[in-house]
Amino acid sequence: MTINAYDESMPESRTVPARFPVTVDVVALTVADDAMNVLLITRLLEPFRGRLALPGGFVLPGEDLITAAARELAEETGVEHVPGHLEQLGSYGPKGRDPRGDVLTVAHLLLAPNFPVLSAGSDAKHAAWYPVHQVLDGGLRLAFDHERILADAVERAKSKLEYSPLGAVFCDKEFTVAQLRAVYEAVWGTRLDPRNFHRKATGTSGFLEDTGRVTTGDAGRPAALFRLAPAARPAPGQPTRAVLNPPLMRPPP
Amino acid sequence: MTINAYDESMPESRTVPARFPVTVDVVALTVADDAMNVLLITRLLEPFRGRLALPGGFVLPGEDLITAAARELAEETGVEHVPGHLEQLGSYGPKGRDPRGDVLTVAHLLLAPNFPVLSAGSDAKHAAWYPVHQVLDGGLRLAFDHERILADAVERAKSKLEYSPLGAVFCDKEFTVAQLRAVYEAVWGTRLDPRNFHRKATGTSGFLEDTGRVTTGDAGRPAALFRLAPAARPAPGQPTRAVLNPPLMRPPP
DNA sequence: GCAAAAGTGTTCCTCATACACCCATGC
DNA sequence: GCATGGGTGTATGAGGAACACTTTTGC
Repeated sequence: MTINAYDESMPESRTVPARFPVTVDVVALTVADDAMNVLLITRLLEPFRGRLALPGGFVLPGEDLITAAARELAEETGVEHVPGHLEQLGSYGPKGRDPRGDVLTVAHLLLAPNFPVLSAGSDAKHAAWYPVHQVLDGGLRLAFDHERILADAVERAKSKLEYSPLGAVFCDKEFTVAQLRAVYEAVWGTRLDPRNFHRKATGTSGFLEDTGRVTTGDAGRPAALFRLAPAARPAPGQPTRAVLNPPLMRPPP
Repeated sequence: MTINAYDESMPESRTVPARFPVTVDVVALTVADDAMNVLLITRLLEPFRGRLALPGGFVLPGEDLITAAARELAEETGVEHVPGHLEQLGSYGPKGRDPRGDVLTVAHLLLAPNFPVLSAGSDAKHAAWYPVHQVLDGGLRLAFDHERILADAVERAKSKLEYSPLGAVFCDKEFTVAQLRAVYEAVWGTRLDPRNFHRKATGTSGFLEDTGRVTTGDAGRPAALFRLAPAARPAPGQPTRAVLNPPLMRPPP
């Protein structure tokens, strides 16, 4: 553990600066059953014992925030590598969000395809996917201020789809235009014209890359399979470039 | 000071969680002399003694982040109230950004009209405005990772102008369309057609409100004075609504 | 053949761009 | 008058919205 020298030399103040426990929380979003889902764990200890909460935990000394978020996600879901796009969402606190005292949390946003989580029972915490609307509209209450963090995360996800290629990170490695459209419809809660969406998605240079393969076995004409173009692939934890120019507009409610 | 109970009861871990000093930094941006300027202080103590740095300081127990940012801004510049729009930018660290140890900082972004800062000499720190390009393009080096934070803040400011009414917070209470346009030109580093900008700005409902008064004394025809419409006025610290729909597009470089 | 989904073409309309032109002041 | 900046009108073109139509599969 790194020893800080603040207790001896204080440049900004004459008193010793306060120290706070710092946690990272991860809002993992995916699209399943035509709806946005969020990964939640069941708390087994106080406070908020029995309540659902976002996965997360304390930052360790000598650790970066994004690293801590990836580590906590791995520990609580069993995934070995970050399965999608992980970025920082924002910080909350430290005042008044934990009954035990001042705790600062740095929330992160993970956009990923529907990945299987650790089976319940193999660990102290049950992790599972829940439809987002059950939390934000239904009466499902979360621990701490996690409902507010989730609401902010959902709003961020919605706006990200407009100007960044991140809609594709909800899909598998290879996907059809219809599957990609289903993601946008689920996240925005609207219907999009299949024909216009197809033209916009395939016509945006640097967004989709044709694999040459097609689907088979489904009803109707086979669909071409695409993957995210290399230029649009998000670097881990780093800012996403806006390749959708002009943006894919979200229709007004 | 609030006493945390983590040392006795540890729900997420068997060891005592690490505690970190947490600072808030403020990237105060304004437009002056047709360029974006940033408020910097001169460090009088180690580390980085003599270097320029963003204003900021330690979060106090029982304090919120946005409150701490406003307090530090007030302490280091002498302004009594927040002179513009203040929002959270993002968190950095805690690893490897302070030679003395792990310090987490939560950076904030202030967009404000050019306000006078505390005169040097009356306080331990000199605060003054510096052109942003002197830091990002010129060789002016900042303390800690403040150059990176400034770069992120500038990028955020640029994109904010596209879809939010925040360009107006760089202006005074009442301003002309030409003054507003000068803000956009300074932030984006481009020239905008005065006629088309005028139509777009005045034609966007819920953005500008005509005061009925006009300028006088300048060369040319008097210009109408506007203020930011109530619907577009940003709530302190809270998300800004996108009233510019479709957005004011930033022309390609 | 028929249903279903993929994909293309076409029309209409909004809006960004470019720029000609007029308006109201200082000098 | 003339220069200067404020503000309006208008033609052009790119692109979004809506939808008719063709293509290719499963049954």
